[in-house]
Amino acid sequence: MPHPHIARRPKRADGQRNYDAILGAARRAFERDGSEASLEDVAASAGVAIGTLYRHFPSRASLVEATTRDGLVLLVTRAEELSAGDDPLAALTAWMDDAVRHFSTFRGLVGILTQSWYDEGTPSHTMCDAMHDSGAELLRAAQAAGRVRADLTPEELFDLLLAAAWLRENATPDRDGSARLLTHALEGIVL
Amino acid sequence: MPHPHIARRPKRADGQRNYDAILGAARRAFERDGSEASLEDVAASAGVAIGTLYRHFPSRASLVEATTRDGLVLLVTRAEELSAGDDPLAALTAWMDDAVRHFSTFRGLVGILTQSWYDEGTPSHTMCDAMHDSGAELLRAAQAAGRVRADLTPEELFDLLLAAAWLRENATPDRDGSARLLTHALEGIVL
DNA sequence: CAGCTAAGCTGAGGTATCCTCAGCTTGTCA
DNA sequence: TGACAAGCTGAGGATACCTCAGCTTAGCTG
Repeated sequence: MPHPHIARRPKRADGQRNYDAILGAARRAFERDGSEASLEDVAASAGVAIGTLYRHFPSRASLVEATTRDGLVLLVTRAEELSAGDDPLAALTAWMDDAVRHFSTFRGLVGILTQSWYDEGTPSHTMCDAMHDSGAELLRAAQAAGRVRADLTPEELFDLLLAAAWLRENATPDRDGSARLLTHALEGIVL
Repeated sequence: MPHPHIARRPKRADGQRNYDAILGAARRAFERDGSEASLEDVAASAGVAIGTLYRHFPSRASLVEATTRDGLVLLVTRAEELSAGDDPLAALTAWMDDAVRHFSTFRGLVGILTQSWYDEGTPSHTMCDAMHDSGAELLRAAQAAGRVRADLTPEELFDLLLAAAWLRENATPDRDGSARLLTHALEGIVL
């Protein structure tokens, strides 16, 4: 199995400069055009030749993932903070909220993260895994406190997370149904 | 406002033949490669020049929508059938199930239908609207029977539908969480 | 059945984006 | 200061998009 490429900060000073410039340009481009933004544009905005972009990020997915890595880390630490509180259900829902927001920072992100999710050996699979564990832990706590039905699996929780993020990503700003979706899943619809 | 193009069956016999051949080829291609399948491939499979494809379907969306129009119509009639039964809640959930299946017949479909949804004046906006009404009617009936919380709006129901379809579309066949998502939204998670 | 005409078809070609790689430039370290 | 590997460049082949000028033909009309 060829080792999956994980973009890491290069050693030489000029390499780092370019790496950062590309990442910045990519963030701006993705936020504007979604994850399908032109990579040649990104390279140009970063003031770098297209080959340099591909040197640092051999695939579109690796670039997308690099732009969101910080956010994933943040979610892990956030989970730790939240689990220190004394209301496990509130902690869980607050975290889900943050996660949904992060997973929908630009169009197309959820789809890519979902792939990383399922496909072992994707650039940010490890990171996703860590985040998965954080969420699962919050869920376990809420279940232990008897606040959440015991038969809910982490997978089901994450499906809910992904679905809500997709909804948010595809909504017009004024018409974001993700919060409602979460509420309904939590409280139920049937009387 | 330029009138939105609605692909309709052309008049001449050769035109109809080609229209149908393209539609068939497109169905096969979309099912295999998702909604981003190469239109040049589609044209080739249909035994037709690329210009002919564009003559009949001026945009990718119009082709995608044409391939699924029948299904949408089916959903409308299905709603009528179901509403004849005597269990409004069962009718609603059965219909949601069908709708989710239809909306996820190939990768990328939900996204396109969601656009048609929001953007007035899209090829199949009218059809979507009809379907929307069918679903809303089923919902109203279930609410009237006191089986569904009265504050649930049709929009929220459709968000749930879209989200579930997206989940199904993006899952590996063995890992389809859409049914669970629906169940959870219906029954709730919190104890 | 011949002739006309508009509906319909064709496919070359301009544009955009992807991604690679051979060769050049430059940071770093001794 | 010299050597060399890390890094950069950008031309170019491949693919797909979409258009449009010119050709073909279905179907009508007398």
